[in-house]
Amino acid sequence: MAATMKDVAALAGLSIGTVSNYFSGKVAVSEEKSRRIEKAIEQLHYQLNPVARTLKTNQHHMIGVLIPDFQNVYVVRVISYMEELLQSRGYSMLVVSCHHRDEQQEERLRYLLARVDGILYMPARITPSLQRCVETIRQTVPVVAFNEVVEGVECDHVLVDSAAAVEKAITTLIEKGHRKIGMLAGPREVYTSRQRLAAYRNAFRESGLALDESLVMFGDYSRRTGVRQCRELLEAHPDMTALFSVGYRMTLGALDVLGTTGAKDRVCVVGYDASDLEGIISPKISYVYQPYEEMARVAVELMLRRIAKDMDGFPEAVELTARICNLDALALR
Amino acid sequence: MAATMKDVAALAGLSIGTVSNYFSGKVAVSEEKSRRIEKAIEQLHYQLNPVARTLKTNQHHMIGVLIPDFQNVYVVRVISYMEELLQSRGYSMLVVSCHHRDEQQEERLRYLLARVDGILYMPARITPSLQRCVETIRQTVPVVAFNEVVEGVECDHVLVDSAAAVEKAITTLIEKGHRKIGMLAGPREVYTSRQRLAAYRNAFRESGLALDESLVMFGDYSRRTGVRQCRELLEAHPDMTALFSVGYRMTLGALDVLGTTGAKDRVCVVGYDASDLEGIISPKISYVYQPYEEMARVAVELMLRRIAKDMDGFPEAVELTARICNLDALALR
DNA sequence: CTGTTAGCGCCTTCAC
DNA sequence: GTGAAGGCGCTAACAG
Repeated sequence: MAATMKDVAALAGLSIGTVSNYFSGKVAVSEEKSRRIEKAIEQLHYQLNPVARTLKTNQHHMIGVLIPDFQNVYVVRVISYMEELLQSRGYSMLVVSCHHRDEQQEERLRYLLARVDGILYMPARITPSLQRCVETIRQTVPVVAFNEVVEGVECDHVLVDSAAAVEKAITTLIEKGHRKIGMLAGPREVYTSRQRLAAYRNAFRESGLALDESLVMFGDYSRRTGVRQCRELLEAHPDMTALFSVGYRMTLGALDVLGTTGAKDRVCVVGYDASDLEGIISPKISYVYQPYEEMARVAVELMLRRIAKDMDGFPEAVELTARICNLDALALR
Repeated sequence: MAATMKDVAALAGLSIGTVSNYFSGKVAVSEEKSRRIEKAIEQLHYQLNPVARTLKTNQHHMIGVLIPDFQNVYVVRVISYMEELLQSRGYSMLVVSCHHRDEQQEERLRYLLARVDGILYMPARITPSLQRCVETIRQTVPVVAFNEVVEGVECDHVLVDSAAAVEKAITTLIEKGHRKIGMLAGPREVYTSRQRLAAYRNAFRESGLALDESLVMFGDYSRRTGVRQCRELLEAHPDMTALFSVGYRMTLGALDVLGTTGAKDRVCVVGYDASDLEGIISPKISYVYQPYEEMARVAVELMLRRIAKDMDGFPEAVELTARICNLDALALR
């Protein structure tokens, strides 16, 4: 059994209240007694019990993070930074994933509710019931949604302006003479996905070109889907000259198909989050580089502000910008 | 303020003890009073306070996971499965990373100590002080080390038999006529890394071939290092025909260099954890596919057994086997 | 079966 | 500056 504050007090010949004061630092403790306390702590290897403290203060020093899955490089990069930042601020990160079972989000959120000081939430598919759930939860603990919108709920959001990046890429493609540009989109129901798709359509509209809707495929971010959709696209549009993919694993699937069908050399690829592939596949791939670290930083800072009861600007909607890399690889081949 | 058990009891016109019994299920509660309790719970949106419960029972229903970083696909795959398994068993996962700062391991372990029922630990560089730390900690909570050995400490281990996979790959290369086989190894100080390197040397010895030590490079698993080391190898050994890399990011770096120097077509590559690249780079890459899911399952099961005070076979050292894929891509080119 | 009670380890007044 | 005492919300005897 680990030592308690009582043990420390006894060993130091003091009362438990004084030892508590020593730790909190709010009430001064005399030099001499401090020494005695320190000696006792050392001897007993005493460590404050964070659970007991939480019960009393109602502060967990823990932030919950709910993500749709761990397969996604984007997610992992972001939570990695989050963990680092939180740690440096004295918080730890309780990650839970719904592992693609979107209907589990509510249960997971409620699970976190009783265990953390705030929830960083990357939404998957939103249902009315989930909306109510988030709405209820955010009345007890701050919720900061990231990467994706919880439609219809008043809570802080940190988003990436995907539209700008997508539009830039598609417009560039069009300028360089591409006309048949395939689109591997995300699921229809997800806000971010719709936003990216809207940007794709918009780029065509602005360029005064007609858009062939059969070039758009809706996916689920898996590699397998990437394979299937890309294959279908190539069959329906053998003259496709470029392909935009909004998720890393779908991009991997598409690259696989392009390679095996020999279409690789005549189809330009732009993929989200594909920086790992930079330099290792040819022809060179273009990709959208998202502000992973900034996303984490902004979300964590906002969360800590909310926890500190600073409600300035609530509900905030911060929008970060993504960079698009290797635009020069988009020439018609 | 959230409702407490007292509120529920009051609203249901019962004592708090009865409500507690209702939740624990250990003592039966009459049909009728159960109804009343359920109604009160609903009205108040009551939820058990896990913190108070922990204070009393000393069970956190939380497992700590300490990893060296999140950059590694291996790590992420394993913890993803761990999270899923733990969740299904009613536990959550508190992940902390030392973000490559090996000296932080002790602090992180101690941090977890007071907050979890057990620690799943993927060790980085071990020091004598860290050994003592782990030894102390495991007297309070079960520690299961995975992927890497905590030398000199009596604790459960779940490992991957890297030696077999490496030896198989190198032997195959030798059989197919390769003689100059570069090796991008991990850090010298790490057990797993030494084990893989030993297997590499062993394969040469068994084949009765002399080994040129200048073909071995020690790295830190980063892409940058992969680039640097691969470049050096190519300079020192322009006639190198194969390259073995023990980490995914190092492999990416190596592939980058092989591509830009044009050596790609004459150097066979075998990389750890590189399954993502299957089908998207040419020539085809061979890779070691580790038992990610099994690793997670075995470690979690062992942990739960230990938590349940089942000390059978302690200290256990489970060794899983890795598969090597695409051996056919190793022909001398 | 139900209610009462004594803590779990700590924080926080409030006297002294 | 220090100590005593009452709780934070829950569990686990125990008495009835």
